[in-house]
Amino acid sequence: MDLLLVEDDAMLGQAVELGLSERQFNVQWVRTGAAAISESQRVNYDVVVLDLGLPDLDGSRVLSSLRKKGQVLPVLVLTARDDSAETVKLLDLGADDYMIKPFDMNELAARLRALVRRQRGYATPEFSCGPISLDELNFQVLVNQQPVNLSKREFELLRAMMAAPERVHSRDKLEQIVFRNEQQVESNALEVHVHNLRKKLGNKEWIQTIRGVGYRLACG
Amino acid sequence: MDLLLVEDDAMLGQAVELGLSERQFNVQWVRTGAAAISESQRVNYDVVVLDLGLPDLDGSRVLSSLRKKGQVLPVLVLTARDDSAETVKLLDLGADDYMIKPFDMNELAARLRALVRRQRGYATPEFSCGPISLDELNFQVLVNQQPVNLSKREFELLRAMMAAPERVHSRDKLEQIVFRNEQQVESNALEVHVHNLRKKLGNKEWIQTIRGVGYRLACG
DNA sequence: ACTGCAACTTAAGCTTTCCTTAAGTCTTTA
DNA sequence: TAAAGACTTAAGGAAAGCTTAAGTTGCAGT
Repeated sequence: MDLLLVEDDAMLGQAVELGLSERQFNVQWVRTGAAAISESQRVNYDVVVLDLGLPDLDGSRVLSSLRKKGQVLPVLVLTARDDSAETVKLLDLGADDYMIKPFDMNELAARLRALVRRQRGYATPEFSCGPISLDELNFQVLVNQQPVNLSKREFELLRAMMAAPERVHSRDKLEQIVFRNEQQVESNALEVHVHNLRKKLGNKEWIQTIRGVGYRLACG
Repeated sequence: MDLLLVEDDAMLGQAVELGLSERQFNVQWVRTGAAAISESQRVNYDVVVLDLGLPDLDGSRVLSSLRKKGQVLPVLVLTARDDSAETVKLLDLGADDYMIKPFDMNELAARLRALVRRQRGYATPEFSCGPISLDELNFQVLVNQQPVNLSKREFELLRAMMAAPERVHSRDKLEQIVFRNEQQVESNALEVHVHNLRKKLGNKEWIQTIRGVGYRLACG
């Protein structure tokens, strides 16, 4: 799987390159937006990881250049916690996914594989965890083959956790994901969504609470 | 592994430099906050050890300067026993770990390695000691492959001891770690936590009491 | 634009878990 | 064997999370 990594920070770049190589991605790493654009014209990549805050070009310029070729190349954006305005702009511009730094390498790899599979039009469920499977493309969740109707927030919550099951997802991170740029929520909205999600999934054990920290998805 | 040590005290600096060098870290030692900032821009370090109480800049200034580049460089703060307010501030600002002076060099090295591994997104860093393994990132403890549910205090206690097994941890130090900045405890809370921890681990021998001094973790 | 429905947020009260304290017991050491 | 230190247990209270319900928002269909 050919991947183009656009990252100016040496340390992070190295970490991502190594981490993804170990996970069977064929990584090409460039440091600048300009290089990304020319590189993407030279080779047909399966997917792009684009860090915001490049020195030469801003992310949206890079993204629209990538898109200009008429390509439907999936792009995942790496973003700092407080870059939400820029992130939203990029998603509007057609980025396919994003992750907030610092992130978990397994989760990044899972999401990238999902993007590529989606791109190739496979119908297979993209994430699964025990009896739960989540089809990102069709916005559908099955539990034991039975469809379950989730709202948007519930879906995003589950999706975030299914990208890395068995791991703890901090309240903080989940709030970032679920509420994106919307005004900071200082209430228990997250808890309410978790509650509703548990109810709809039909098994309260699957989403474990790590007191003072966050939640973990643990199924079978 | 490239490490930036920010320490103004000559004696302590020398000790840390030597201790970490012996343990395969490549140490660069600077004495001032200003030097730390410029040095971190010159070279890409894997991790930073930052002492509070620098003569020129306060720790939080240094830390936010380090972070400003959007770097996710892990930072461990060295702190005096009575600096808890400042310590909390730094952790809020994004420091990744801290240790109270005086500290044990093996433990410092263990924590630094864990930070770097975590940063690189490898399999989550684990401390292990005999049949006990502790996954710091996922707040999970296994004893003989079986998960054990610990409260936050119990977890911190075990974590502190597992960073340096077979070594005596003074009551004093453990209290600092477990109770952080919270109002000084003048009772036997530590003993109660140790007791509960022993019970949950299922083997009372693993945490040995060193009468008049503290505790030692000794497993297999 | 209006209406109705679904989803979302907020707030309040409830439940659970956890922490500290304190008192009594046991163990070690001088 | 007395004194000091450590252990055990239980109770009260605090913190975190859960649940429910009401009010608001936003969207779809008319």
